[in-house]
Amino acid sequence: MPASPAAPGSTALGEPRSDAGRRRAGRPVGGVLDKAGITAAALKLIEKKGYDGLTMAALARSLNVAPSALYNHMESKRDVLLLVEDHLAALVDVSAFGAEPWEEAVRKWAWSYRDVFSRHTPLIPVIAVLPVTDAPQTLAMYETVSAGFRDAGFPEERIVSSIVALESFIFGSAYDVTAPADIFDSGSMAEATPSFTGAVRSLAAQGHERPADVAFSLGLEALIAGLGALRGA
Amino acid sequence: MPASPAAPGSTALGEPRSDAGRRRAGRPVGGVLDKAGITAAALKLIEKKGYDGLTMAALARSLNVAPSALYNHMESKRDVLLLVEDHLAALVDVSAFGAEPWEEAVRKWAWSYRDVFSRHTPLIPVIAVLPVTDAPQTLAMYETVSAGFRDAGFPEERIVSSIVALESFIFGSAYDVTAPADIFDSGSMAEATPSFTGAVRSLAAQGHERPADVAFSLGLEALIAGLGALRGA
DNA sequence: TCTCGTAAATGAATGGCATTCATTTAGTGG
DNA sequence: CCACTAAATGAATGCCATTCATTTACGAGA
Repeated sequence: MPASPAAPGSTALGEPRSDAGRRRAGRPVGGVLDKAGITAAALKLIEKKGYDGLTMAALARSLNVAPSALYNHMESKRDVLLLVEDHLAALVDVSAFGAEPWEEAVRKWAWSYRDVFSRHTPLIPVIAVLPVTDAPQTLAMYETVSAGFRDAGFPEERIVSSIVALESFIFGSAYDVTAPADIFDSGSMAEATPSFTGAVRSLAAQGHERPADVAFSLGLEALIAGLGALRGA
Repeated sequence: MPASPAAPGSTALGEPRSDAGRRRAGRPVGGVLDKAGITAAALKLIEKKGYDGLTMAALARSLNVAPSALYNHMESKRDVLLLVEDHLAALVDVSAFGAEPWEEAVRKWAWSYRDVFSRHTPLIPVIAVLPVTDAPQTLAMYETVSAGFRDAGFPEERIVSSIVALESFIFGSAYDVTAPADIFDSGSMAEATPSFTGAVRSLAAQGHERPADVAFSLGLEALIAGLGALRGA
């Protein structure tokens, strides 16, 4: 474990090569550029500037290092995204599996999963195609969830498909959270689309603060009920 | 229903024909650079080179035009993607609404929707945040589907949320189709994740040709059953 | 104590990208 | 025939990820 948490301040790299006198500075400061350090810097950058601000140059700058230095530790920017993804996977709440009934455990897991990634939707295309081998925390999440399904009485050959179905719904719903409020405004086509326009108005009249939550709850409860019926079959 | 199958494809697309002496002089060739022409060229490019090959430069080249010329017709590359998205929306099969029972109509719509966009996953982040105003064919799809839900007895204020829930599942599942076969290979962590590894093996032993279809079917049937129960409530 | 191998950092390319802009072109309506 | 305007041009601009030859500094072995 090389990484001490922060301890970055002292270094001030970027020494000119000549001037051999004060060589204190250029040395490999323990662990700022290891995976934990890169992940932490990337997360801080994302938080402050969003995913558009997450460039290799900006990441390097936040680590007081030249952009090319990052490539001694990562093969590509995708690796940085993987690191971030795996970090986030550890934030998903799986604690209810083994402690509460299956339905409630799935419910808590799904809401938590959606909430975490709704703030990181640019990662979704990455996750969806990500071999779990490269993401230990993500794999750990799957293990806990799988065990929960098995213990709830799911036939083994249906467990993965059920989880995938839930995950697909969760990823799609994460996008939904970020959609603008007026996404369903049919504008000038309103008269040409009476059923849809009416349905949109009728939903709006309900005055929900977060319409995305209504759809998510509706779909999630349907999935829990439908998938739950597979137990013991 | 405005959902006519194809766009007004009247204009001959940007075939590489004008190679004759008129290198100079961008005379306004009638309609090659209108929305239909741009859409057709973009689709052809995507088909041949994938979304990585869809650059403004390549698109312009396939239309025998300078890249900057595109900006007389579109504000940004995003507009090109919107055009493509809306074209694809017209390919989604909504014909069963009004002709078959609600369950079967939803089933056909959902499979078709997923199949179309599983070949165009880079559009998903665009669609998910796309105001429908800018996409008439997409809006037409929503109108048909909404009418189908209304006629099936759904309370008006639940229609949009139900569609959104289904769509979220569809988008997530579209990614799933593109995932590599070995995505769940837990590699060196296999012994540390017995439940998950066992579940993966057990699914693999079933020998499904398209595992993504199993998960999609499972989730879709659960959603149809769960959402269907809202009718008349 | 010296020397050398190596891991890690440097900065200067490279090539690709979307987008902008001043300018030019060619049809069209008066 | 002229003026207006829509549309095309190509030469920037600025940003980006990534590569590479070179340099630096530490530590292991002599």
